[in-house]
Amino acid sequence: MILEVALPLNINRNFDYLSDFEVKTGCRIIVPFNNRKITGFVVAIKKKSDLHLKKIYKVIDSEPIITDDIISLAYWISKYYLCPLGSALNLILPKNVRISKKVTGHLNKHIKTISLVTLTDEQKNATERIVDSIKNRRQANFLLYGINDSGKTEIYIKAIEQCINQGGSAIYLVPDVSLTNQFEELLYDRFGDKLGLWHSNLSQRDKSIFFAKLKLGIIKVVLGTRSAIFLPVRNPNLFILDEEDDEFYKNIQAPRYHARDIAIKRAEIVNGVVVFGSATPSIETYNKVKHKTIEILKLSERIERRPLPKVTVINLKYTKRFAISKPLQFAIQSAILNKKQIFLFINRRGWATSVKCSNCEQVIKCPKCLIPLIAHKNQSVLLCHYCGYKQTFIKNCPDCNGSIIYSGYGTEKVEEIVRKLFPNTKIIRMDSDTKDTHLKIFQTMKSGYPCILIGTQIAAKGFDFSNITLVGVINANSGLYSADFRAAERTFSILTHSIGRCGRGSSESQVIIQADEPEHYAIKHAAEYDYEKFFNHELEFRKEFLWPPYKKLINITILGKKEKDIIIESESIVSYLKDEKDLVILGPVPKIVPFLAGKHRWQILLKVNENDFNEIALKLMRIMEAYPKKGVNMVLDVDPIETV
DNA sequence: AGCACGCCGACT
DNA sequence: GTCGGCGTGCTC
Repeated sequence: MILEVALPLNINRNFDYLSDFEVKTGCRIIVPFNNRKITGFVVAIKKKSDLHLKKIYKVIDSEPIITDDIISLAYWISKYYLCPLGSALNLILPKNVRISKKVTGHLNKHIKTISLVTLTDEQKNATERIVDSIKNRRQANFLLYGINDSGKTEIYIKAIEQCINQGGSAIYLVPDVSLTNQFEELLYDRFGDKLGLWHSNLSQRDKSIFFAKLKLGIIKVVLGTRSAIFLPVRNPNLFILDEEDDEFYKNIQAPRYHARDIAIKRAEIVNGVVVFGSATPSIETYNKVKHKTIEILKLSERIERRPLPKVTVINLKYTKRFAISKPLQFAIQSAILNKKQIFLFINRRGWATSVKCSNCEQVIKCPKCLIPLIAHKNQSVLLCHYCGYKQTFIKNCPDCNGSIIYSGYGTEKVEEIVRKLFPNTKIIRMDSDTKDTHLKIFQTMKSGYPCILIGTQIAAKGFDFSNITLVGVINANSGLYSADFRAAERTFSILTHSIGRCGRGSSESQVIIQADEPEHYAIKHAAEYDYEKFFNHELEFRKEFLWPPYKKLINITILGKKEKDIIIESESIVSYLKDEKDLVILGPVPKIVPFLAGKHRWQILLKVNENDFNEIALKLMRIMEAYPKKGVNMVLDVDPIETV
């Protein structure tokens, strides 16, 4: 028989082979290729082929390891994200995964079949809508739009139960590995051995056991990070993305897929149901709600009708010299007296976020990537947050010998200030520099011991500590100075998450937001708990400046050793594209990190009409074929998450 | 992606 | 003379 085989190579084409053995599509085989042996997937069985073909060496799987829906998904990924089919297939079956012969960890755990939680009317209605679609095998996309603590998880579980009862499988995604650990216990109680855990930190052995269980049909629910969306579960029928607006769902290496869009596509292929959950939906998703391609299910009540914390915004203009304004200081004091916990959110790690010469005003930058360095006092270094470059503290400017000024607040400096203000209180700092102690921090916070937690996004997302009654945001504007068009969306989301850290217990709670510019709509609407108003304002901005969802973005990066070469190359790419009507071309300009790992980096940002996407994509594919060429390479990012 | 083939510089 | 640099092209 003649087999069409997809190979995990950087070639955008399949190859045909002869086989003496019976093989099914979706199986892996080993084939000769250019004097090498490589493993490929059979994607089709053919009647004839023009060329004289080589014979395959070996069949690895007797039964298909990937299903047809995944093969069509791989074709779509390759076409949409402009990457070779081979690399799309690599996503689907990670390299070197062998399927274990033995299955371990079969514990026959007792499963709680009856939920003890009483659902609110809103929860009941949402559950009904989702379960109905699963029952009737009606393709549907839902947004479970609920404030923090509104009981989304219980609805996910009900949907999964329905899916399994019908002989289907569910994939449940969370943004990162630490969250899989948090949900694992909860889901294991309900689904026992039917639950499988999948993320990139699993060992080779864990992965092979996972695949063996999948193949035997033991696993019916997968809890995992973004790559789990591709897993070849049996009869996939339900795809859940919790915190759908989280940027971890976008793969930052090629193929640069977004798990949210993959979920929608895969559900479309298998006629399944998608459930997104968020308290702060992405603009893209909420826009789809407005255009009725996603049905919204609202959960507006908090569990046990806990009151929302009172939010106060303080203008930093009048308290400029203090990281902690007087009202925040008093609030901390009073919370400490009441033996409560306090969370202070600050967006930057390190001590001083600005290192500058007082004389010539130059900012001290990383010699490797030209990004401003951040001072870290604990390690006494100036650190580059992009590439990890380190150098010792300096007192004088390397160029003019003027004295260096260290300013701006990072977590370390806020910690220092708070320690001075509250010398007798337990103070904990949590950011990516304190990674090793996260579990300990978690336990302390869970115990309810009175303390002040100072942290970055890592602390602001996800954790549920009931004794926090005060949240302080050091400067809500800090994220808004970025040139990226998503700055406001990110700020609204992180503020809402920070606010959500308190008021989870029975006591009254409050939030104090300090801001340079308190009238900014992202801050104002976050403080008012008004997503709808924020969305409408943000949509106006996106419309006026032609950002998504009004235009699709494709980011082209041109990189190479000689800056002159990449400028010439960038300009020739622009000249290929400049006659396309309705195409907005921004650049070429140097990227915000203009030099990294020995290479200069420039970018061209395209704003494309939805309807023209296929045509432009085709044109870009043709341009791509010429790369890499003498010292210059070109990288494409469809729907980039960052545009600077 | 890899690997071969091929055409130019600098070296035991 | 040849060893090896990496530009170009091909792989069922």
